[in-house]
Amino acid sequence: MLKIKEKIHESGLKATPQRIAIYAAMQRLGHASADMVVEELNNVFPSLTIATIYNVLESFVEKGLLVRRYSSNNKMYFDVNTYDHIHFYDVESNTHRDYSDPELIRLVNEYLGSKDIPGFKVSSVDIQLIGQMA
Amino acid sequence: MLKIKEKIHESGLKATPQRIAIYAAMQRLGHASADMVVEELNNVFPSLTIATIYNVLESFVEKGLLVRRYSSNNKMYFDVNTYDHIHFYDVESNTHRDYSDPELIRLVNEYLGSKDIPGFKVSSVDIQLIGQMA
DNA sequence: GTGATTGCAAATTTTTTGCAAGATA
DNA sequence: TATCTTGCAAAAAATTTGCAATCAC
Repeated sequence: MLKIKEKIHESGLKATPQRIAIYAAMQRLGHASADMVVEELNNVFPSLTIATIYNVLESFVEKGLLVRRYSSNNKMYFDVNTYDHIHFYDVESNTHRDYSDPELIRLVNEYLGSKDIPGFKVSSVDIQLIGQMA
Repeated sequence: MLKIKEKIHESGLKATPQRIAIYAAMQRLGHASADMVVEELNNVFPSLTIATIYNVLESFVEKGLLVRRYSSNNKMYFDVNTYDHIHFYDVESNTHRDYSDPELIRLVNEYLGSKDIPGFKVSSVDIQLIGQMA
């Protein structure tokens, strides 16, 4: 758990027990919404309320410890993996799954690098494979 | 407006004035959330309530007249263009913009076609360029 | 000690639901 | 006419906010 404490500290946030627990939960869950984190932690850390979870997740995003994910339902999802990767998005269950394919990312970035997209300042490319768990 | 009426009818839904107005609003807006449709129509069609808008948008998605879009805030967005295309997503304003690039789509589909993704049944590929309006 | 953070409660925003009245095919 | 659809109101779901008490550095 030392690593988490350091990670949070390095980001400029105070390493409170709540933040450490939330980050650890995100590591276990990978991709999660606020209520999934509550559920994951309410046995271990029952004092943690949904409001705090939202505040902590938001501050983690601001500091780059998490990234937001894109969904088609009305919920916000967060991803503990901040490196460049592809997602599989199950529209039935609204779940996200990592799909590591550096070659595809390289392919797309190479293609886009050669293009000039007028009016846009592209900061990242998000590729989601939409479908269902087979 | 004849075309819209036909389109709705062909999908198996009754072509009510409300549905025609909502579809027309979506055509003007391109990508929109329910409240954007309300705002677009509340001068022309003030009796339309948000509940009806949600019901209509949802039934349009079921019938394939609209597709859902992916966002990182807590709102549902809809897209009137159901053909395969790429999006630019502005994370500041949560707005979507079409970016037509058939070559990139072909490139990605070709690459994925050659891959076997175990455990997934991929129905579509969603590519979003994340960034800000320049 | 001091400023940042948490927890609580309440408010806001977004989406869904139940049902009676009305409209479409 | 029979069924589908709308509009209203209320409920549910998801997120945000204000503030006093508490904690990390």
